[in-house]
Amino acid sequence: MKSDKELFKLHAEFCKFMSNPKRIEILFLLGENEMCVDEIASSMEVKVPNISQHLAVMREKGIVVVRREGTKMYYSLDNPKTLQACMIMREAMVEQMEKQFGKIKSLMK
Amino acid sequence: MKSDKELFKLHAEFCKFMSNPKRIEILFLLGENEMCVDEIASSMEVKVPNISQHLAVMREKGIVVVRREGTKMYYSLDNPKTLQACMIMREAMVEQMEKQFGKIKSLMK
DNA sequence: AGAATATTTGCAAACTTTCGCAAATATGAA
DNA sequence: TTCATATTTGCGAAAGTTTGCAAATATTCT
Repeated sequence: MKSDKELFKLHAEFCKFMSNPKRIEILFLLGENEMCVDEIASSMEVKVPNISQHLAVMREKGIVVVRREGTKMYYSLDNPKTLQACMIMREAMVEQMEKQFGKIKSLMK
Repeated sequence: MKSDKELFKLHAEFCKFMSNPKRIEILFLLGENEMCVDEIASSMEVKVPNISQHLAVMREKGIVVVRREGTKMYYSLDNPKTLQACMIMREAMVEQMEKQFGKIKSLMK
C-alpha cells in the first residue's frame, strides 16, 4: 500500500532522465559507442559543462557508468534495457503521431 | 541534423508523463481496466481535480483516450506500448537497485 | 613543481511543474 | 428549469529544472 507509492516515486525519479531531449540524445549516442565528455559535447554541439551536468543526472540514476582513462572520462550505458524502453516509447510516439496527423512526414525523411 | 533535435524534443515531451509518480500509477491502473475519473482518484486516494489534471497531460500526449458515458468519463490506454516501455524501465530500475544496494528487499515484499 | 587538457561544481536567472481550492461546465433526472 | 453528480479549468504559491559562465579539481607531461 504505502510501499506501492514509494515504488512509483522511485520509478518516476528513474524515468525523469527521459524528460529532457539532450539526455535522450546522450542515451542514443551511448547506445552506439562508449564516448568521453567532449566527444559527446562536440557531437551534440552543446557546451561541455552542460553535458557534464546531464551525465551527472544519468550517473546518479545508474543509467550510465564511467571509466577513467588518463584525463578522459569514458561514459557508457549500464543496462541496454533503458535504451530498449526508450525506443519502444519512441515507437509509441510515432504511432500516436501517425494516428493524429502527418507530423512525422516532414521530420523523418 | 536540425530535425534530429526536433525529434529528441518531441520524444522528451512524450516521455515527460513518466516523470511523475501519480501518472505512472494511473498508467498501471489503466493497464488493467478502463476507469472513470473518480474511480482512479479514490483508488489512488488523491483529489479528483488533481487526477483530472494529470489525465489532461496524458490525453494531450495521446497516452490515454476518453469515452463519455452519461456524466462519467471513462479513460483507457491508447497504446499498450507505453505500459510495456514503462515496465521495461521499471525492470531496468530494479536491476540497477539490485546491483547497487538491497533497497528493494524492504519495498518489494 | 608548473603548464596543459579534461571534467566537474557552484551559483544565479529564467522557466516549468505540482498542488489545493474555488468556480465553471456538462449531463441526466425530477 | 432547477438540482445533483461528474469532471475540468483557472489561479497562485511552493518547489524543482535547465542553462551559462566562472572557478575548482584531477590527471598527465615536461
